[in-house]
Amino acid sequence: MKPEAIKVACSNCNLRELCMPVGLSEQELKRLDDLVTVRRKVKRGDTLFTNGEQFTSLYAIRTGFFKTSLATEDGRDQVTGFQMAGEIIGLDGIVNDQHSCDAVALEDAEICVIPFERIEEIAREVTALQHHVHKIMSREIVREHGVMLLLGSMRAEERLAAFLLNLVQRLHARGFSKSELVLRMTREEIGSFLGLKLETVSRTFSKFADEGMLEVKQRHVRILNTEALQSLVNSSAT
Amino acid sequence: MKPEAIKVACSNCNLRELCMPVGLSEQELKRLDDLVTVRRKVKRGDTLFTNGEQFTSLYAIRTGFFKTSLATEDGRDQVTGFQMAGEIIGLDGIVNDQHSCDAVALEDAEICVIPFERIEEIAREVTALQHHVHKIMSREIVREHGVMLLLGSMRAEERLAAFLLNLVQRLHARGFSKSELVLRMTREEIGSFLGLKLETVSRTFSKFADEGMLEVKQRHVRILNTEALQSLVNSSAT
DNA sequence: TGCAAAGCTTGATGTGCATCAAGTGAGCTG
DNA sequence: CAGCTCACTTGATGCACATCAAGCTTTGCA
Repeated sequence: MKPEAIKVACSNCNLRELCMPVGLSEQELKRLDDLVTVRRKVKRGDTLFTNGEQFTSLYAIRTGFFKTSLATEDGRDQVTGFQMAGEIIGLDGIVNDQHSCDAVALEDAEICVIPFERIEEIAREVTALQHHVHKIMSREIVREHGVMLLLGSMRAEERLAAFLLNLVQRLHARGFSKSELVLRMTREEIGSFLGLKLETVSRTFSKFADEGMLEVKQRHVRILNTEALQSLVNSSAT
Repeated sequence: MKPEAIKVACSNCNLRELCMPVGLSEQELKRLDDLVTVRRKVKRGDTLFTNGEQFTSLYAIRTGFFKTSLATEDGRDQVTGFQMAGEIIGLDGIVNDQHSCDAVALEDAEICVIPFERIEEIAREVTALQHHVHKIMSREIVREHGVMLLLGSMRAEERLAAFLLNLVQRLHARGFSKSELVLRMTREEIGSFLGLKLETVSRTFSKFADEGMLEVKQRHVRILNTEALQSLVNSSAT
């Protein structure tokens, strides 16, 4: 692992407003630069951390795409989320000082390693960072509430529609198209996340395409009718 | 609302080790006592907070039992969790300064109001509290991962078994029986939490009773065979 | 470049849970 | 304590999604 030539610094990172607090003073910004010591590259298919591994750091995704998943001894496997640039992963490890899920890169990625001890140290001095950490964790809790709603009360079409809308919305916030996206995960991984089998995911894609709501070519998806997808999500039968 | 006669103080609360950090110095303990200013009673059926309401405080449950649930305009309703004495609720409100779910008392309850600003203030000085807050939030994230696994990959029997085992385990940690419990929620609320209909919950209770694993009399449940329940949870077909 | 493996699609069939429906028991209230 | 309501149980039926299976496409490696 070669040392990075470019200086690792949050203050001039173009993703800063996604993963770090905004509106800091010059001085506070400098403190923030002490947070990240190392950048790491993770190849597609490699794990960033695994269940049971000692927790030391949170990770900010600079480039690439991850999934987090929970595997049980008896062979169950649940994808708990997909994460993209600017998002923070590893929060699950704080409670027991060890990670409780696996994080796997779905494409070659680069991440910033943020030692959690350092976060706590600086958060004591920079209240904006303290707020930020709390908000990030709360956001994750709220996100998971949404997933519980999806898994607990939606039908297959509604789940896939909600999933796609969530993805494009996040991609759009990163400057990508509102209507076109490339899926980084397999049908099986989508299915695992949505509580469906891969065949059902595939069929539902085909159905959406037949109805003119999507254009689907393997992992390339173009959304032709956002409103239709949206109204699917918002209109439960029960 | 009559003023409380007894002094509100974490330092001599018998639930402290459940909801507050342990191993504090005398001085730190005193700082903690500034956290809680008010206790509040909540009658059965009343809400502690509701979706959209301004967030100001976290709440520590002293007595009683709550559910948190997410309702959407289109009539979906998902119970996201059940909370008992010693547990903290309201974490969902931090990210947007307003609550994003409803908290309803399922039996008469008493809660400690902990202004979040005060938590942040004291956490900057008392690192044990800072750690504690982070761990509580992380624990909630991990708990929700478990629920996602349940909703995404378990069958009805597995879900109910996991639910019951989780409940008794938490009750046991509070000094109650390992094998006997009184459900504070309806079949419908259990169903909502588990992603099942109330009829399915009822049938599954009956099935467990027929098989000699449980004794069920309305909301009184006695677990006769913990191992059988456990092995149900641990043995997926797929 | 050619072959194997992985990922995806589509069809046929099966099943677990939802839905619809009716009846029972417990708890509350006038 | 009579009568109502709410929670629960149980049965009959239906459907959404899982499962099983076969063939196709893309990717990656020798």
